[in-house]
This record gives sequence, C-alpha cells and structure tokens, in this order.
Amino acid sequence: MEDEVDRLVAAWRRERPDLDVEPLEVLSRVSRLARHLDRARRLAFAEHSLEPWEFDVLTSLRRAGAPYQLSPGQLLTQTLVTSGTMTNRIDRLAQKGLVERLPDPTDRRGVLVRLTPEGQDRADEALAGLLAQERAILGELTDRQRAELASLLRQLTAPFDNVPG
Amino acid sequence: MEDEVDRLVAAWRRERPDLDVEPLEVLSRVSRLARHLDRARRLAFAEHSLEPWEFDVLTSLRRAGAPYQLSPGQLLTQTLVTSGTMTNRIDRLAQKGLVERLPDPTDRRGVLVRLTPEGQDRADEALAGLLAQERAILGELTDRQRAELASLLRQLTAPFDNVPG
DNA sequence: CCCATATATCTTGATGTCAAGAGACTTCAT
DNA sequence: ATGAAGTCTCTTGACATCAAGATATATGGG
Repeated sequence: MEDEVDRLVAAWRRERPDLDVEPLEVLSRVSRLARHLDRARRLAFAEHSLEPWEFDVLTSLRRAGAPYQLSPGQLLTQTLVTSGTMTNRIDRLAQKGLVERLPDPTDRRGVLVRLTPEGQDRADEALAGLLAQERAILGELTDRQRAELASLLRQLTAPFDNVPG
Repeated sequence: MEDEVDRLVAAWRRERPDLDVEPLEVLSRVSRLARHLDRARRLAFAEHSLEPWEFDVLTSLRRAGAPYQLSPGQLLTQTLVTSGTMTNRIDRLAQKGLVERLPDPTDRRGVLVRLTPEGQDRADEALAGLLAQERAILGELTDRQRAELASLLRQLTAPFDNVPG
C-alpha cells in the first residue's frame, strides 16, 4: 500500500530529478510515524485523563522502583525538558495529587518528587492502555518482522544514545 | 549495541514483570529516533539560517512545481498545523522575502503564497544539506537493510496515511 | 575558616502553537 | 434575486515551553 512518503518522494523526483532522495524513504517515514504515534498516544492517555507529559513524568517515577521518588534534576535528564518546564510540571502534578514534593534529607537545596498511591495507579493504568493501543498498531506485523524492525531501528538509535549529546 | 530503549524495557520488566512490554521495542524507538532526527535537522538547517518550520513551508511550495504557489489552506493540510500558525509563518517568511502573498485571481476571499527566487534557492540548498546529513545517519545500513526498513515502516504508516484523520 | 566555584531548583520574559471565533466572500437552493 | 450555509483567511487569548538568570546551598583549595 502507498503512503504519504511515497507521494513525497515522487514529487521530489519530478521536481529535482538530479537529487538522490532515497534517504527520505526511511527517515521521513520515521518522523511522520512519530507524529501519528503522538496523536494516537494523546488519545489513549485522554481515556485516563492524562496528558502525554504527565505520563512521562509519572512513569519515570514508576520505573525508578519503590519508593518511587526522584529529584527534579533526575527527572529532567530523563524527560529531556528544561528546569523551568519541570518545575511547572511538578507544580501541576502536585496540585492534582499525583505526586508530592519532599525535602531531600541529604541536601537542603534539594527536593524529592514522590509518586502518590493515586499517581502510581494512574501511571499503571495508562501504561496498560498504551500497550494495548501499540499492539493494535503493530498488529499487521509478524513477530519476525517486529524483531527485524526493532533491530534495524536500534542500529540507528544507538549512535545517538551512546554519546554525551 | 545497547540503546536507551533497551534500558527502558529492562526497567519495565523489573517493575512490571506481569506486563508484555514488547511493543515498546519498536514504537518507543520510533519516537526517540524522531526526537534525535528533529535535533539533527535543526542543526543542519541552521547552517542555511532556516528553522525547521521554514523548511517545511518552503519545500511544500517547491514540491508543488512551477510557479511554486499554493493557497494557505493547501499549505496547512500539507504541514498539519492550524490556520493561525500558518498565518504567522507566512507573515514571517514574507517579511524575510522568501515568499510573497498574491491575491487569488479566481476567488476574492483567497490568497496565494508564492516562493520568491531567493526562497527557492534557500529551499534547494537546505534540502541538499538535509539529504547529506541523512545519508550519514543511514551510513551504517546496507542498501538491503534500508529497503527492508522502508518497507516495514510503510506497513505501519499506510493505515494512518490512508484514512481521513 | 573563608572565598570562589559548582550545584539544585525556581522565576521571569519571550516565543510559537493551538482553539475558537470573526470577517469577507462564494455557492446553492429556493 | 435573496438568504442561509459553507469556505477561506486572519485575529485573539490562553498555554506550555525554552533560555537566561536569580536564589539558596554545598564543596574544596588555600
């Protein structure tokens, strides 16, 4: 079946027949698929009244394991946002009762952000919903194809994930 | 080589051994790779003093073929932004002399946005730079692997691209 | 002990985006 | 013709984000 990238590539080949636009076949599909996934996830999370950014913060804490707490600094390295954004996010999550701020007992400059029991439940529910949706999106592929895709994608992401930047 | 998603999946398997998180192996990699690509593209475009959104608009017009003009409405279906955003983008591109607004001769409500000669040059230069960068990112893969990846990704994107939404 | 430097978090101001709606014009049924 | 509904673009107001800097605390060399 044809997709938007086929049309995009065809347009470039018509307008710029001198250029080799083959890289777009892979990387434009990655970007466009990510956009579609963002929208789909937003819908899935909305069923649990969570925004994507809320899911990111709550699940970062959830994955940390009991007692489900991290410093704002650790959270911002995990979620790749700036400190101003993280302050704002913690404020709103605390107001909704999903996390709470605790003084760091070992550093008086510091704060610890801890998942409340309700925050933990919401994170767990939303994760289950997300996985159900993702299984549906991947439904067309065989196990063999999923493994192949994961492996090829890992080859592309590993260089980014294993440098300081 | 290990990547961030391997670590993410390992954390979930430790904290939620009851869940099958295998879908993340594919779809989290897609999202994370897209984030990396966004950053890389921003850098590539910066060498031509273009923002990613400027590239999107200019190349949409470029792909339309001579005389390189589209209505704001056509531009926003291509770039998936709202009309308010598009008005703002056209304003700024016109101010920089990369596009110009013309009255639509067939509909007095309408406007046509046309690429200026400078806008066309900038779009062409930035596209060449982008393709060079993308070839470097894909450098690790064989032709066979790229084709395989493109084909698998097309299977995932086609359902999104061939429905009204 | 003291000061310079580093670290952790929060605050401020600017920006780009979106959602909703306004204004101008067109289209179509009557 | 005429009025209602549709279409196209732009305006407005709210919001999340970022970059830069402020505040408070910690750390280590002299």
